[in-house]
Amino acid sequence: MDAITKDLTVAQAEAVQHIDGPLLIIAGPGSGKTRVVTHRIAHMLQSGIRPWQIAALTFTNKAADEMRSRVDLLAPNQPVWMGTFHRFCAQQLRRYAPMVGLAENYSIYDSSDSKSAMKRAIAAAGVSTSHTSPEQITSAISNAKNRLITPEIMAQQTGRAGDTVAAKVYPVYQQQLLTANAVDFDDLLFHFARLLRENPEVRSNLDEKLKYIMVDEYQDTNLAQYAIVRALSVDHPNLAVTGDPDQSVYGWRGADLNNILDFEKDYPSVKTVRLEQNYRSTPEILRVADQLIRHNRRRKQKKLFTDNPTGEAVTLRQYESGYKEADGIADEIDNQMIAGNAEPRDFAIMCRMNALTRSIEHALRNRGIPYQIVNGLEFYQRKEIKDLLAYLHLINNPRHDVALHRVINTPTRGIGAKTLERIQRFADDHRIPMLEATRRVDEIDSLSKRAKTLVTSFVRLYDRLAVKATATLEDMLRFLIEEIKFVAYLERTTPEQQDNNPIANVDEFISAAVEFDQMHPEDGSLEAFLEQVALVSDTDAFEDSNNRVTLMTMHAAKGLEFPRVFIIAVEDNLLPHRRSKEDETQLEEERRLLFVGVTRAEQWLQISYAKLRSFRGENQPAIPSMFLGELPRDEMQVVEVKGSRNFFDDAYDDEYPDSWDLVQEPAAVTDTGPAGQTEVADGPRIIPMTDQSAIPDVYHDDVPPPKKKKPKVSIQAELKTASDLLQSGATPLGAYREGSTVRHDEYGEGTIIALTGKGPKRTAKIQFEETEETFRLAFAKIELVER
DNA sequence: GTAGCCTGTTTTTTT
DNA sequence: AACAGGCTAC
Repeated sequence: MDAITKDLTVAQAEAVQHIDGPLLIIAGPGSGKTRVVTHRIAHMLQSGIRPWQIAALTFTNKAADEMRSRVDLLAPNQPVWMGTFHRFCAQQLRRYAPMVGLAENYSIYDSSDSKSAMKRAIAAAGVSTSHTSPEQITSAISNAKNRLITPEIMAQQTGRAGDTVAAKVYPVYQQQLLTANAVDFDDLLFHFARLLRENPEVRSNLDEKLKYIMVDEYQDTNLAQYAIVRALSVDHPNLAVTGDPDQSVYGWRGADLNNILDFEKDYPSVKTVRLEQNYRSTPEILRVADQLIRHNRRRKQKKLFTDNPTGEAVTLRQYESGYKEADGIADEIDNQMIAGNAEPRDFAIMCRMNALTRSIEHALRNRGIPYQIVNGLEFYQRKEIKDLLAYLHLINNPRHDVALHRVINTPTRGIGAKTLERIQRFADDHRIPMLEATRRVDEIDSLSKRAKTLVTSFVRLYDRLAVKATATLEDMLRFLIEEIKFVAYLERTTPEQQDNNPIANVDEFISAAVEFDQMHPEDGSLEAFLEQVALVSDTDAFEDSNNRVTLMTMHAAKGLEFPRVFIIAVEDNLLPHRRSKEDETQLEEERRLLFVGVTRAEQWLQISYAKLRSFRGENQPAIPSMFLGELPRDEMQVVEVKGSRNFFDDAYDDEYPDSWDLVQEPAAVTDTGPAGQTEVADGPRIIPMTDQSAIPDVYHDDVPPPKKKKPKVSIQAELKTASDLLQSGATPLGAYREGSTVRHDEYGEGTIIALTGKGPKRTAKIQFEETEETFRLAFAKIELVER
């Protein structure tokens, strides 16, 4: 036992000490997987393996950064390659670009670049999109690439009608990418996998160089990634993969669970280590996770257990509406912080889709609770930033057609759609990039004299900019902004809204460039900068150094952990998502997604759903998710809004009716009982939670529901908003004055020494005997002591 | 050719 | 609600 293995469990040490030969680590949530991986790298280095012989592949930059910093603690400054699959491929492709038909300075299209390229490819291919959509075509082509299917093969395959159209667009799109010297995200994997397959000497060289390959989240690999990893582990099959089939949530991106399930078949000599003990969560949380995931059929049974001390019961809470949910959660966070044992960074709020963070965001902002959204509006997706990036892209790669399209008339310089169309035609006819076509503008007869002049002056501008290609990013950017009068352009085109400030964003962008310059002082770093920007996601922007509440999707939350977690909007059509309900496989993936969410929590967890949810602008009745019926409700704290039905009563038999109209009029149910109730065909027997002995509370949907009563809420169900408290609170806030004496259950008597803020934000600084504390009056558990 | 208005649509998840 | 694409008035 040495320093590196001494704090490990037997199973963990077993994995860490395995160096040569294939290794499969099946690691449940919170089982110390990252610890094992990082310790293993340190152990390998200690055993004399050279750092450059090791490559560790992850799916996100954040995971790679985390790994890097933890390895650094054990073995500082070792040049072990750690990074994402996409970055790995991008770097390798730089070296071998010509072998796949690219130049070394190729560009990486982000999704919006691909989208516009795809639109043009669809137009150029001349296919009818009446029975399909650009999205479907994009997705079909993406799937093909993930499965290593070339345009030629796809054309031979007989598939669905939509795929036939996609098969026609695919070669055109691919040709356009090559002309533009560009790749999309899928191409990074696709090109590299083909490169390895078609060039045995390249493959064996890399296999020889990278003797030890590690793959994190192996359950999320698709066929292209699988092919890459396998190709690099032929002569030196020292492939170590970690993963958890129960956490596979990227099937929609082509991830193939068989890669991990069949790993033992691929490598019969594999050593398999199972890490099942959970060190993260309370038994209560783990139990919820376990009960839930048991409902998946296609799964290897696995026991999840922990020795962690007992904690609080997991809460399952119903809200009247999405807004109430947001308010309730914000209040709960406030309360838990005031109670003194939590701070903003302890909380995460997770949801199925980004759009759901909006109301939460609002509620948190109202209360002045600091928060960060992982994957909100992506910085590099903002218009003004994309504009500048497009110029940089075009400077780096003059063949970047998408960039040229964006840039040629931004700021507006009189080159309109017609002109552009004619240039495009010329470019297509001659199979040359757009910029090349603009240089030969004199040959384009259809253009007016005026148009030719304008285009020529754009070309001159471009040439002035291109001179700066080797300058520092900062110089280049400042020169560019000045040259195109970008600030003036933004000023005259930005409406009077305060919300987004494009000029500030431009400044922030310059700062990012300056920072990059400092980190890459040597060569012209433009290409590296653009690659970096293309391959970072905002998931990576998550900073745990900030003391903020984190809002994120469950996808983005994978690999993270938080002391206190809220999972919101666990409702039918949201989770499971509408589009995932058709087949069992997708449904199980949705269940795994919730499983991932649940297992992020360390000490405290609330799962919630609402009766009403606003979606695309309007309020719609929401139906609780079927997954909620799969949780161990009798071990949880279940809080429902009074007057609502109890979905999880014994009568609830796993299958919910197709038309669950019942819930759509929640106000219909009163606590007076059976008024207006009739039977609903096929509906489950519904019993209000407040009175389980009542006559089944069902009614016919064409009987007008009883007039809405002010919904009464059981005491524990009541989630007071600040204004509720202000209106109904025992002590009016105005009664608190500086100098007032108050009593607090925990701190005893104290004196108010300062008062600030208004309404719900009214805050008092109170000097107690022992300490000085600051409370929001609306929430604080204090009472005024009359003197 | 451009700006601004209007209308119809909406992949959820991410490298 | 947010946005892209189309249309109209300048």
